[in-house]
Amino acid sequence: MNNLSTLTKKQRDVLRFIYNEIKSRQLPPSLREIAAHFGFASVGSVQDHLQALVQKGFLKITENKSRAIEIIKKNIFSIPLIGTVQAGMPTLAVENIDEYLNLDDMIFSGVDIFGLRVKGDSMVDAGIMPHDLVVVRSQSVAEAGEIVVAVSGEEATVKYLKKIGGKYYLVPANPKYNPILLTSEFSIIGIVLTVIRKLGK
Amino acid sequence: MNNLSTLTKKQRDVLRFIYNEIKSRQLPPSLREIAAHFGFASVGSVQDHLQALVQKGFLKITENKSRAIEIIKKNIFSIPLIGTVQAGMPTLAVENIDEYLNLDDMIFSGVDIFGLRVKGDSMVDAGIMPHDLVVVRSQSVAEAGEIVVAVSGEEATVKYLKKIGGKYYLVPANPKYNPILLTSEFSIIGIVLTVIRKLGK
DNA sequence: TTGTATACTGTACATTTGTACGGTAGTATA
DNA sequence: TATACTACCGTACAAATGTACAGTATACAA
Repeated sequence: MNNLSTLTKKQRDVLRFIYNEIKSRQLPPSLREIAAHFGFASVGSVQDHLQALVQKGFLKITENKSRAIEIIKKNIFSIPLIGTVQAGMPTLAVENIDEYLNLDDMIFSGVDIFGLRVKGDSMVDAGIMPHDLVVVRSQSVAEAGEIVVAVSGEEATVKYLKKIGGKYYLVPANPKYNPILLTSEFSIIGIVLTVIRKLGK
Repeated sequence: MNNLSTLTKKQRDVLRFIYNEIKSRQLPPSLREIAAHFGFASVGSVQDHLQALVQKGFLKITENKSRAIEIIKKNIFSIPLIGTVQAGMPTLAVENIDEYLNLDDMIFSGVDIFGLRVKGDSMVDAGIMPHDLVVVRSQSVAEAGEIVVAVSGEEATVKYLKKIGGKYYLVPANPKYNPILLTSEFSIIGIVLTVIRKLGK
């Protein structure tokens, strides 16, 4: 699967510029606008970069149409939405993606973001209900107090990370369940940034 | 404040087409593409419509730039975000808007959508926490079981609508609070479609 | 060494596109 | 009746834009 690392720095800059223009002005740039932004004296330079970006699968350009530069989001921009929290993380990234959730900000920040469908009621007291969608930022460390996604084997769960008596625990926000001591068999894969729930028709 | 009713049907159609093109293809249409879509034999027809849409405040067009048609969203597309639920609805729509929340879908459906910042803990058991953002569809009727926004005087609250013994009640999802009989002093102004909570930095 | 990718300059040309006119017709409003 | 707005057609032109081709230079891998 494509990712930004196959691009040179310059190509990434050009892609970022195109992306920003589309986002902020709702209007893809013309070749000469791109050239002007980077200080190129020639449109040929832009042509080269665009050709590379097309070839590497990041752009689609329609012939003979002004500004018809399309960013192929699947390869870079989208947040893979995993079916349920149960899905084991190691396999998630590649196969279990069944939907795409677009969060257009924080894209070129370099961080990895993904969505997760919550299963189970272990976090209801924190307002995270079954079937809610949580947006998760991938990171292997977290601070006490944050809501984290932790994986053990094939199982992933959403819990509070808390420090009790010098030790770290995964704490459910539901008195029905007990805190779990954070051992080496768990790995924290990210923290919850946003909770989204759809109710209406 | 502008709204779609100041437009003729044709102008609305043109605006909708432009909007859809931008949304679906990320590329505003050229004049001739618009003409082709509507079967106009002349670009002059398109010029007339665009001129009207600009004059009425729905579009902004940059001169001498291809496809530089910008939709002025404030006037049509955005969801006004009200500061807190406490704000009385009658005044909300005009003055108390302090932010705009973009939900790009369901725009031309004609329904009115707005965002509301939740204050208070009366719905925590339904996973709606203080400071959550709820997206509300304006409607004056609702069905039992739905989460509604009800206004009484200057006060607005989010509650379950339930039918108990033939009568309707506004029911908090928190045992700390009691159900409220739905009398004529309340009016239901909408139902909650989505709950959004931002956690991460 | 040869080939290939990157990263540019420069020029010429065809197409796309926006713009500026002028004209016709229907309808609603003053 | 006059005026204005809507809703089209048609034409001509200049500017914006995409495209094609040729060239230079560097770095890196086969």
